[in-house]
Amino acid sequence: MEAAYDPQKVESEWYSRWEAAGVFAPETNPAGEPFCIVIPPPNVTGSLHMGHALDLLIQDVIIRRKRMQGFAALWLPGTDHAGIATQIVVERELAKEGIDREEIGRERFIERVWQWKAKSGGRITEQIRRMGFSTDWSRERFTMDEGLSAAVKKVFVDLYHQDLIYRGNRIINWCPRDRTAISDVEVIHTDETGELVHIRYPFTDGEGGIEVATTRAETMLGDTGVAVHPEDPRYVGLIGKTVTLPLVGREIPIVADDAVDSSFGTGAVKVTPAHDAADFDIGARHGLGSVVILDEDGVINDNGGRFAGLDRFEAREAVKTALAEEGALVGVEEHQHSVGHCQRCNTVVEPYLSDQWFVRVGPLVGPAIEAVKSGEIRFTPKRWEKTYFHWMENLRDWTISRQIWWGHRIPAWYCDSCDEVIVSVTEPTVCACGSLDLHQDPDVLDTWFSSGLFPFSTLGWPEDTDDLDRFYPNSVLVTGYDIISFWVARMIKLGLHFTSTKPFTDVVIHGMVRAEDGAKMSKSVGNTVDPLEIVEEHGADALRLALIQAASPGQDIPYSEEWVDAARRFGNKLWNAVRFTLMHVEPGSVPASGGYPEDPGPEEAWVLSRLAETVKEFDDLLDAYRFSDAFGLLYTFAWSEVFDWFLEMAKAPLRRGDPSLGRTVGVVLRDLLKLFHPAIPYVTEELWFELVGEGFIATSEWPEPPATVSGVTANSRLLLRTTSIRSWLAITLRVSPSRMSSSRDCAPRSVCNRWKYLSGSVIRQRA
RNA sequence: GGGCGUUUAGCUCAGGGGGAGAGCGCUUCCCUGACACGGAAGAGGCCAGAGGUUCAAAUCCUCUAACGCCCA
Repeated sequence: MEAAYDPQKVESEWYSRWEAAGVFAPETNPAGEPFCIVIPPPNVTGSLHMGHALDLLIQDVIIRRKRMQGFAALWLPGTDHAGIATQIVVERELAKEGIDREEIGRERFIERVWQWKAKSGGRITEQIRRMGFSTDWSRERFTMDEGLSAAVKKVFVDLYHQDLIYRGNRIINWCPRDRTAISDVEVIHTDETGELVHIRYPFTDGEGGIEVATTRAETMLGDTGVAVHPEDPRYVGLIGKTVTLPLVGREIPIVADDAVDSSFGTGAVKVTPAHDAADFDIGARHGLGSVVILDEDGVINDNGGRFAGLDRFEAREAVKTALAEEGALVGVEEHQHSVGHCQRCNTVVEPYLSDQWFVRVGPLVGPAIEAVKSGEIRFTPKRWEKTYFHWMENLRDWTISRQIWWGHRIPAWYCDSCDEVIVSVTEPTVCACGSLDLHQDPDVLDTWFSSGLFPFSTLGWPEDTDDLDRFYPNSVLVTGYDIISFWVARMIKLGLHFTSTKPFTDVVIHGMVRAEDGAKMSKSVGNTVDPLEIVEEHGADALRLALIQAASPGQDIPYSEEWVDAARRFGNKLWNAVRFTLMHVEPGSVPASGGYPEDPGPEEAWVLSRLAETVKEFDDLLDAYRFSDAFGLLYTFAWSEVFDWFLEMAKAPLRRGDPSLGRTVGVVLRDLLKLFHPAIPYVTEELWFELVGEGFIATSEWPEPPATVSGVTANSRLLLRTTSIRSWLAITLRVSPSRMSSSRDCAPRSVCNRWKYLSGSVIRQRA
């Protein structure tokens, strides 16, 4: 063995050997109890970022340990088709060739997307391999696969016939750049300084007028009313009057509505039902009608009169100017407010009235809340349940249609001769009215609609497959808290509804990996850290150990290269501990399991008792998903007790040739490798190869050292030996024997420091 | 406005009723036969503040402050 550990050399070969040997498939433990994690599917256009690294690392640590514990452990990988993101990528490619997607048409465009996927869609899965993540690639799934698409169709059609999916003309979030509707959770709200524009709307029947305030002045072109609170003394007398809309000339009524907040602005609000969700509701209650003033690109349409053709932000300025000229502009004040942006392209989202498909979430929410309240599904840490409940209780219907081509096309057909809408898994050929002129809805479904089915669709649902039977419900779902609303909530709702059982038992929530200064990592800020670059530099094991030691339940982690460096040095330490061991035991001679001494000497008894205690504590912590604590404990045990004390204590006897002690050193090191393996699979597999020489540590048995000697007994026996050597050498120990034996668990520390001193320094001099 | 989180060693953070911890940094010594990617010895903290519960509070409760996140 080399004196220094080189991660690049060690990490180059093992993954392909694991994969070739099929060690990641549950068939490794055919008789084992099933244990299943389905990956929260990463975006196929994406590349691995620190958030993925942490999320998948936690899953890998869980699954690798379960595999070693004899479970039929399945970690099912896959990606989602990322409708909007992928479409943008391919459109950009086409643009380079001077092609517009409309030119080549839908079918050829989708062919191009598949071509792109075949060529570039594998990047993230390669990166997952490089990190050492032990997913079962033989079961890899993609949301656009045939099977998963069938599941999507069935879910849509069933929900439609259960009246849980409907088509409606509603206010949705519209991204003018992506030219599609998006759902509430895909809108990011940021606080911005804007303007509150005060406008006076004159009464139609004479003098005076009413003053309203708005942050989006251009929307006044679409106003169909003014609303005030019914009990607002300032306005009670005006209810029922009409005003004439400046610039437009439309006569619109003043109505009273409880939804109006009298304390905001002037207490009178302009009502634009086509461009504001609250206004839409007010408009509906008072029959105000709606006027859409924007087209799909966010440009004023013909309803905007002379402002037609202006972009919405240009129109905002133009409208203000025109109002000022007309004398209707009362004033403009600075105003802090929250502005919605498209999650993908950061464009300001426009509330927009349009025909879309929706999931009626109300009836699905109750069981989803109950499953968590009853403890059937458990969140770790528990406090995230509050977030989940709050989210669930305030849900609005889910907008699932997207005005793009790449995705699951909505299985709905419209008759050109009558009003019939046919929703069906198979393509209909004739309408009930006899007409053959049917056309399919051009829209596709939200990517999350298919991701939400991942826990069961990937296992074969709706077919009754063996995998579905064995591995559903899943055991654990691991995800960041930022994504609870995206998939945890939807997976639970859809899982309960369609499979009549919970999709998983444990939901493990982790934090975000942040930049070193604690700021959010973001591409636009340019403070992201590429995990693959870190892997190049320090090795996957180092990044993994650093992240898992920092992964305190549900807390954010500021990324620090120092931690990675410390983790890499631990790898070197482990490497050298094995190198030392191999100077005293034959390479490849350590048994794959067992081999604990029948009649341990004092040092052996002590280290074994500590090992047994550590394994117990370590297991308890991992069972509670306390990864940081678990690996912190193990790290300290390995370095401060095994390396610093036990190996030092063992040196002198080993030099004299103590075969039992040699075997025990090998066995203890072997168990340490096993315990560390879920976090640092590469170096432990390499060292296993040196020490044991056969099989894979990845499929070895999880250590169960015998608690044959109690810690107290072991300590006192060790103490006895120390004490006798002390008297032999007539050396005064600084620590009194009474204190050593009476203290709870720290006897080894004092004793071992002494022992190390005696065996290491003094005896060496005499020998 | 509502909810959640954070405040502990110089820095970054664990811990969570009875010993105040880790990594990095710092001081002194050591290239000793696993490892200088190392070893030994050490310095350094009224655990944000104020009340309370308790035999006992960094830890539980209440309030306050600062910072951050989520939702309206």
